[in-house]
Order: sequence, then structure tokens, then C-alpha cells
Amino acid sequence: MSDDVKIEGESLFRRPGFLVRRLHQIYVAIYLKECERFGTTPVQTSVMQVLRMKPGLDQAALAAEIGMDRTTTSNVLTRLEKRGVVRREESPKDRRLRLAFLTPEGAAMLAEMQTALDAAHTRLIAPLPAAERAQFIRHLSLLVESNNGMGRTVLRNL
Amino acid sequence: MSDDVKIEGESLFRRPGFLVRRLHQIYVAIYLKECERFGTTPVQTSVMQVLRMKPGLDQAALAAEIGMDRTTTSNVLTRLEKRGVVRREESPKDRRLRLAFLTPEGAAMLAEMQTALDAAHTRLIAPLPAAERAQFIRHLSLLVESNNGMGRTVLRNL
DNA sequence: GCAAGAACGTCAGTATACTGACGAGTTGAC
DNA sequence: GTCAACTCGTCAGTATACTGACGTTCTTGC
Repeated sequence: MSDDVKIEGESLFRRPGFLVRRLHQIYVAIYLKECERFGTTPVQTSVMQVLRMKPGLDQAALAAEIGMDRTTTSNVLTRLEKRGVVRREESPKDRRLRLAFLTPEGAAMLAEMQTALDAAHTRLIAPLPAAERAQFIRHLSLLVESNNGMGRTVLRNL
Repeated sequence: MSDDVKIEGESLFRRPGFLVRRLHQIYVAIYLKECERFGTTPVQTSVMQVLRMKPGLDQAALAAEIGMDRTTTSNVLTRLEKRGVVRREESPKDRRLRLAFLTPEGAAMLAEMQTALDAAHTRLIAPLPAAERAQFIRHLSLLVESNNGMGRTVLRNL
């Protein structure tokens, strides 16, 4: 219970990198359970949420909003389009761009998902004492903002 | 700056699930930069670290140590074996099991990686005020331990 | 107005990470 | 002892997530 941060220890369970990987897995599992009936993934939901706020975003801008690679974003959109919740069209102004929109079906599904989605996020941090949850989220935010800009994938609009 | 935890907000950047996914990506990027010359991944390193502590572990037990699926563990071991840092042999006691060991080359590489590995973990949480790093790690640990046991992948030996 | 550079989307390739299913092997209830 | 239940490793399939490379299209410097 020492306050000293011992990164060099042998156990994986004191290493922040290992813990973050594991917590990410756990969040995915919680999400999949909460949102089971929709058959979506966390990233697909993030894409739809961004498109609700900013309809007609091109793929690179969408990628930057979520912190995903252009390639991954394109693949996610392909799957969402196949399900009929997203549609893409070419930009008349810039023929390089493909603009993405939620379909009415997509907007309806997203609205219906809201409760389950909130529950997933809440459940993830529920084991923390209530008074410490806000600080944990602030710590996460700070680390994401500070380390943003590693490699090709960068978040815009922090 | 309210202490109230607003999970229901529109912005992705206040959602712990989103932040954890993004922080995991960031850790991978930091790791890959620090350990570039070894050409390894975070998970491959975790496997090797466990095998250093517990030589001759079977694949399912190894999976449980790291919190990985059996299938993923098998694939990671195949890649490590191909590189010559791990070897597998069948158990004479239980013919279902394949026991994994570090090769001398693997042990040597792992020893050589230690500094870079420590640097990656340290860099991940470096942006936090020094006094708050231990608490952040405690929060991560608590959430991982509390939510352990979601789905097929479970950590043993917490 | 045009050549150099940059940006967009895509492709191929690779690595985690999961599910469901399966055969081979072991264990336990009786 | 036998057979049902379980376990281990693997396979096929799918979803994130990255890199390097490429053709197309736009922007900029001049």
C-alpha cells in the first residue's frame, strides 16, 4: 500500500500499460453485454454519435474525432453502411471526400441505445468510491490529451 | 470542473469507456516507440514476462495470467516461437497440454528490454502530477479486479 | 497556370481479441 | 469401470487498429 509508484516491479498488475489494456477489454465486455440486443461495438457507437453531432463529415475528419486510423474508420463505416444505419456520398466540392451521414434508421437506433450506453459507461467505473470517479475521469482525460499526437492517429477537437 | 460525474453528456471525451480505449491505443504507440528495436508488441512482452516467472505454463493458464483468450494466446505463442524466443512442448502428464518456455534467446532479449519497458510504463502516466500517479494506478487496479470475470477471459492470481 | 507537395480514400499485410464449434484427452459420479 | 461432463488446444469467422504504399484530387508557391 505504499504511495511510491513502483513501475519496475515484476508483477504485471502494477504496470499502468497492462492495466489499461485489461480495462479496455473489460469495457468492451461490459458494452457488449449492455448493448447486446443492438449487435453493435463500442467504436461503431462512437462513429454514430459523432455523425449525429456532425452530419456529413468526411472520413479523415471522422477518424480524427474518434482517434482512429483512416483505414479502420473506412472499415467501420463499410460495416455500418451494410447494416443500413449510415450512408456515404461523394462530396460535390471536393471529389476526394466521401461524406458520411446517419440514416433515419441509424438515428433511431442510436436514440434507442442511449440508456444501455450510459449504463455501460457507468458500470465501468461503478466499483470506484463515488467521490473518486470524477478524479479518475479527469486523470484519464489528462493522459489522453497530454499524449495525443503519438503516431498517425491523433485526436482533434480536444 | 464540477465534481459531479456526468456520464450522459454528448461529448465522447467525458466517457470513461471511450477514454480507456484511447489511452490503450496511446500506450501501444508509446511502447512501440520505446521498444522499436526489438520489434515486439505489449502483449508479446507480457507473455514473455509471465514465462520468465513461471516456466512451463500451459496455454490456458498463461491466458488466465494475462487476461487473454486461449485463441489469442496460442496465436501470440506461435509468433514468438517463430522468432525463436519461446518454445512449446507437449506435457507428458496431460497430453492435452502444451507447455511454453522462454528460450535462452528469449530470456536474453527480455533482460535487454527492461529499461525500454520501464520507460514506456513511466511515460504513459508521466503527465499526471507525481503525487497522483499512485492513486491512478490504484484506481485502475481496483476497476480491473472488480470487473474481472466478464466473459470468457478472466484473470487469475489477482 | 503549372509543377510540387499535401490530403483523401483504399489496398495489402499484420497483430490483438472475441465467439462458437470441434476433436482429443482427462476427471468424476455412480 | 464406464460414461457424461469438463478441459485443452485449435479452427473459422469477425472486429478493431496499425503501417506502408498507391492513385486520385486539391492546394500552394512561383
